[in-house]
Amino acid sequence: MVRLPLTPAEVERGQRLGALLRRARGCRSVLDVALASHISPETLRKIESGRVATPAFPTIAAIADTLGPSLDAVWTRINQAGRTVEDQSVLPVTRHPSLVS
Amino acid sequence: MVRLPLTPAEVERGQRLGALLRRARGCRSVLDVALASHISPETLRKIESGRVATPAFPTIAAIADTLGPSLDAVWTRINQAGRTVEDQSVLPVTRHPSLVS
DNA sequence: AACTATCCCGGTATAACTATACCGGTATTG
DNA sequence: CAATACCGGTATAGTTATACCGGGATAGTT
Repeated sequence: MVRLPLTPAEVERGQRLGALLRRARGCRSVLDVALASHISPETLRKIESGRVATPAFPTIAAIADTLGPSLDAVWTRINQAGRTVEDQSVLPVTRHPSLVS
Repeated sequence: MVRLPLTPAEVERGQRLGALLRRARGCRSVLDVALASHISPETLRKIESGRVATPAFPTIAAIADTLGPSLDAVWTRINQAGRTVEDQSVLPVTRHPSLVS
């Protein structure tokens, strides 16, 4: 047997990852964060929109380096299926009022 | 253009990642750690041998959860190109230090 | 020694998936 | 209107995750 297709749980976790990173980006532009993370803006947008469920470890690590949150915090939060990402603050201090709807 | 081939630097970082995880596994068997991490032993062996340079984020996170070291420690250490992995202690574990909020 | 049972490793194969690029569309702002 | 930013779809080469095979090394048994 070859690689198994992504399970619905993995897809949903990918969507939580995307939403978390989108929130952590705040008011910065996709292009800015992508260039700082040495990845393409297309890749960042795909991850944020949840269309890439299981991105590469270096890719997520580079984005986390740019945006601030620790990798362990990211991993822990995207595995909390019950809670939504909205009521979880990744950055302890820096909040982005433009996103607080 | 499409996806770029892995650079030599990425390949070497993948080899450091594999060596680090192999050391963290210690005397435990590949099968034991793979089952505990919910991945196939083939995948774990490939990552440890450095033949998979950029594994998926959930894969590495699951292995780190099983073996102990924090993801941030892993990411930091495999980016220190100068030092070998041998003289770096991965354990003891600091469990999610940013989650104390 | 020979046999057995685990490990671990390298090679091969393949479907699933990622990372990247381009295009068109929408919304906002100057 | 023009410029900027974001988003969804499409396309594709590169890469991963998985499985199978065979071999070497090690340790325990008869």
